[in-house]
Amino acid sequence: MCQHCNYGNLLTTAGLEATAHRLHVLEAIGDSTFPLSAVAIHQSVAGRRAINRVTVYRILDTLVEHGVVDRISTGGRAFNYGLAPNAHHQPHPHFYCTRCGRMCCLAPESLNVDTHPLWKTFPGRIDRIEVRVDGVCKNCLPLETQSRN
Amino acid sequence: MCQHCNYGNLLTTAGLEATAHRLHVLEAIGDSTFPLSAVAIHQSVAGRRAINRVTVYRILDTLVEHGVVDRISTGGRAFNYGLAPNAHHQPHPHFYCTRCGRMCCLAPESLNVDTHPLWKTFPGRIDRIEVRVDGVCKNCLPLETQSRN
DNA sequence: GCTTCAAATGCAACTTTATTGCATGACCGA
DNA sequence: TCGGTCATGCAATAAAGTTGCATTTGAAGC
Repeated sequence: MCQHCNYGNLLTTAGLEATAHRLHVLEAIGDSTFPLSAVAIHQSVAGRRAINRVTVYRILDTLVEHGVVDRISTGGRAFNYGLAPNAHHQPHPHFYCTRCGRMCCLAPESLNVDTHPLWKTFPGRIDRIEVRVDGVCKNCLPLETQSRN
Repeated sequence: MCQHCNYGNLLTTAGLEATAHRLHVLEAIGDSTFPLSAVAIHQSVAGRRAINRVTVYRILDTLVEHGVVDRISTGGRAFNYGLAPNAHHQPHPHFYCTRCGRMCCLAPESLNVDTHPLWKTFPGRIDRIEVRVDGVCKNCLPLETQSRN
């Protein structure tokens, strides 16, 4: 739950019309402590008010394009979505459990990434850096050990 | 082109039968200086000898499972594949151009990632860390600037 | 050299996730 | 009140990967 972000402001600051659907999508993402899949976002928003899943995809695309939301790769085929770094949120790595498919946020300082050499040497334009840790979460570890025996 | 890797050895060391198709897939990946999509791998191998695209996917799955090849997320929906870190290859970040879709390898030292804090604190199991830089490559930058004007 | 068997491969079909095309609705400004 | 633009709904489509089943291939044993 982010209590610092005013989602309406985030939208208008990004030059976007703050429609009800958009607000609900942003709230679903912002109120979650971990990135969500498009399906989970759709389920969350649809629980409050009917919305077409195509609309969810369109809204997510728009929010990503305008830098309000980050589209995060998982080890699978679906993307997850989280609030993009802003004044209240630092960029941070994510952990993706290859067993249960859940993704969580890692503290920024848990993986120190020094990007200075890259900025000095890279001839193109850098837009964002995604750091993802794949493994097995602590909930799945016991099951993982079990299934190997 | 990696001249240090004996692909047949890589396969047998991983406990896999070194079939002709698997060798060709591994050669396609190992001979490339950048990660390849499944389609590109299929095209490369099919240029030498007919192979079904389902077989390419199956071989890639097997190679990933056995730690011979890395499945790398792109910003898009397709995965790219590169040799997994081994005695001759350090783990390294990748750059993905959001304009042309090409991915290239970055020098390990261009992005220093300090994972010590994570290893100390993370309660689950860490299998791999993927670092991807998204942006616009130097070839696309002029076009990108043009299309904005 | 033949037989057997298990794994690899081919093929058609399917699934998952996301996207597109077109129509309609909603809202705002004149 | 009307017109226009953007947002949204719906059906259909596309891209990428997976599954089920049959066949092929290659190695081992006799």
